[in-house]
Amino acid sequence: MSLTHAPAGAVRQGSLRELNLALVLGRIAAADRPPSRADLATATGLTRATVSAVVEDLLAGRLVSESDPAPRSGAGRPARGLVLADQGPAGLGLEVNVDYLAVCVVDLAGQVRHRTVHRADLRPVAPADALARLVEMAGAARDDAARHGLTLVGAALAVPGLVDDVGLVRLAPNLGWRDVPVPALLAEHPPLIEQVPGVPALVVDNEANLAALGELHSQPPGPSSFLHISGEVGIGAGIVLDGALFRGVRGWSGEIGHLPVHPEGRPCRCGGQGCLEQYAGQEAIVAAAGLARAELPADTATARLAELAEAGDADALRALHDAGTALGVAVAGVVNLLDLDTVVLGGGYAALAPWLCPRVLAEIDARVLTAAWSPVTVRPSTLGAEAAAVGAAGSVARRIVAQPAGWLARSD
Amino acid sequence: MSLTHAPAGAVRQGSLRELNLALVLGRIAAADRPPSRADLATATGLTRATVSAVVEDLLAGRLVSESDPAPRSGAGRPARGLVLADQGPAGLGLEVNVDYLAVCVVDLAGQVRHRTVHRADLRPVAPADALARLVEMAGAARDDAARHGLTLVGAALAVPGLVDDVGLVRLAPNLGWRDVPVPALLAEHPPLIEQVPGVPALVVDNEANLAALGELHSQPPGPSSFLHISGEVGIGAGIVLDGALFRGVRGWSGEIGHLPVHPEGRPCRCGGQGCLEQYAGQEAIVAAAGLARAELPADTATARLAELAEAGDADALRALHDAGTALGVAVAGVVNLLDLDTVVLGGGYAALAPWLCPRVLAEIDARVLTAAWSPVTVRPSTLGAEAAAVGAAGSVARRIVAQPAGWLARSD
DNA sequence: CGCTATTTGTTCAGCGATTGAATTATTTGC
DNA sequence: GCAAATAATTCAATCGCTGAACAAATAGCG
Repeated sequence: MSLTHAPAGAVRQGSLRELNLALVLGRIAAADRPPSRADLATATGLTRATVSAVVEDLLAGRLVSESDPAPRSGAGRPARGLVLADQGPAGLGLEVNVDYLAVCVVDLAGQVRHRTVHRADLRPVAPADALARLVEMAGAARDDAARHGLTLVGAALAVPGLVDDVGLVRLAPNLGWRDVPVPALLAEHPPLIEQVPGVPALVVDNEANLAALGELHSQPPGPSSFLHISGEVGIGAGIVLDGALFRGVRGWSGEIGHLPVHPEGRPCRCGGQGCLEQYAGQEAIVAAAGLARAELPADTATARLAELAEAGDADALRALHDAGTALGVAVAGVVNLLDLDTVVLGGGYAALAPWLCPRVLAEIDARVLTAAWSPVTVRPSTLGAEAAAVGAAGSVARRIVAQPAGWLARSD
Repeated sequence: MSLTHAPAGAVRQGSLRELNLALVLGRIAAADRPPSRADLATATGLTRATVSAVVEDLLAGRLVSESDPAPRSGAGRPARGLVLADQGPAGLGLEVNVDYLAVCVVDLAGQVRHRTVHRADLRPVAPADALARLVEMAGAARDDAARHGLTLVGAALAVPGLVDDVGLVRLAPNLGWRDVPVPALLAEHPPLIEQVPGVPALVVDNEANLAALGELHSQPPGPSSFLHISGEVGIGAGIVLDGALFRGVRGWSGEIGHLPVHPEGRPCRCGGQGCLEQYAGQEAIVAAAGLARAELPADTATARLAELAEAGDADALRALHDAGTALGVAVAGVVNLLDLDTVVLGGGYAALAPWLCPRVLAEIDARVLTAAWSPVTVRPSTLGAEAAAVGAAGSVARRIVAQPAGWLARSD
């Protein structure tokens, strides 16, 4: 599911237009102020004649619209600014997590146009029932989106587990799912989206991966390569390299929670020993801080920890210190291996970042050979708790921007 | 320095031909037997007319030649097979390592057409002098190549250290180099290569990276994503993802030697503690096996170890067992993180693979969550000791195959 | 030996997309 | 009110792919 638009096969006459449509639309999306056709011509290297023709196609397909004349200095005919349309195709994002369901709609510009969160403990709920509730929420989202002139062209579902390349959820340990055929279960409900060539109707992916994508496309634009760590009960990482999510050979990359930080340490449920999850996972931190797991609903554990740390509770501070150190050891290894310069702490870690970041940075400084030449940034995620749902919806919307030809062929 | 050929900027009329030249030439290079024009048409999806036109360009530019009619069954006009030319452009590979200098020439088909190795301890030699010797060897290689009808169109130099994006060797600890401006030093010698648009005259890169590229393009073709580990005094890794080398944000990826395997263990010269290098580096293994470093030239240490292990020496076997375990812990972490299914042991590890591989595999099986569904392969490198030089030369030759337009524009 | 079926490769008119120059449109500054 | 400047469009020319027809070369078969 890469978002790069390299022509894999033959380059025919028509591919030329497809590529230039994507090129121009991508520029409009990336610009920080509405560009004119002339701006686009100089930015892309195409001639103004070609840009005009391409833009005409985009306008006809309602992917972009002309904004009011941008304030400009100097003489000459005023430019007409081009912006991504606030009506037209949009992406549907879905998320099933341990303690909530989330649905959102993101438009071409990356704006969240609809968001619904339903808090509940999903562990006792059968997968089919959880998905049925999600579909119900999505139906309401679709209707709301339609009222704003938005058409859903694809959906992406985030789950906290390992997902097959056909959407089979192999294992979501903290949710209690195993071998759940999500596409088949969703196919039993009436379709919510309008099929568009080149856009898959449904993508199922790991929650950490999609949260990383959300971070990638958040405003203001950050770096194009980074490590995004989702610290929930398990610890997952999304690896973004050169603006594209790296999924690994089978799509199971990012299992940072099982990086060994004490090879002869505590046994882990993965079968190994001393995995990071045993020292920096949510349950490990809560236990180390002396909080009884039973008295805390899953979704308030990190909030409670943050409260205690804020108040100066010694146990909580020590627990966070130790967790941050373990996390730092693992992250330092990753940075050494991949040479990334940005690490984003997301999920449950975002709220704990004030106490974790310094420890992570300290371990990086001590262990990363190249940190002396160029420093590594460690910061909390900018998106909220439902980052994965936003990232999921955004990944669909992004696909339209990256491959507008499919939508244009459809809406003619 | 990616080898993918995505049109980054504007797609003009001519880009179309450039892309199809690359597409067809790439097919010819990847085919296991000389394909006909008709084969290429069906394989690429282009029409036979287009393929004929493209092939005509390639023939005129001497990038491919027609082979004797390929043996074929059935009726019909016999096909004319197309093969990569054994004359024409070629890549120059250079390597400076701790105990040898190497030079080689690789043609379009990936064949090593020339190879020279000069064994010497390079640590006491000044960088400028080492490079001067290398240039001398390269001159002879150029002359030899010219006698075979080969033209050197670019050079790549492998060094065991961190390299800047402009070719400055920031730090090569085991060689004793620091801030060596390689391109400037080489520019003082008469040029050996013929400039071709789109092909950099000189690329300086990490030895582990280039060795991984050599492995990627070795025959028979292996997987397109793998981890290649060069176990010398330091331990470097080349990460190949989807057929492209991953270099990281600044080109310093692959420092697997400083992955922490015992976070509170032995201090490392990188400033950290318990780095892999301290447990599985060449010096660590030699010391653990009870061999005095002084009595062994650097280049015979692994050979001696292999001898001892072969003979059943208990100390050597234990040292290799422990090193393999440490390596396995680190590799398991990488596999968890990146979801790779192949690990190649290269450099000094290649000779020790019979003893290391089982331990590495055991740790992977114990620690990698997904190993149960699809196994991970651990095998020694197929290339010899000078893999980096071959990979370097091959990377230049590959660039011509990936972007033939530059060469064609030149040789008209 | 000659005919047909079959496959390969080339030729050529047609067409889509980009190009570059000329033209039109619209505003600022004098 | 006019010249300069910038934006956008129009249009003939050109480049490269397409599809179909055609030429080339061989095996099989009677």
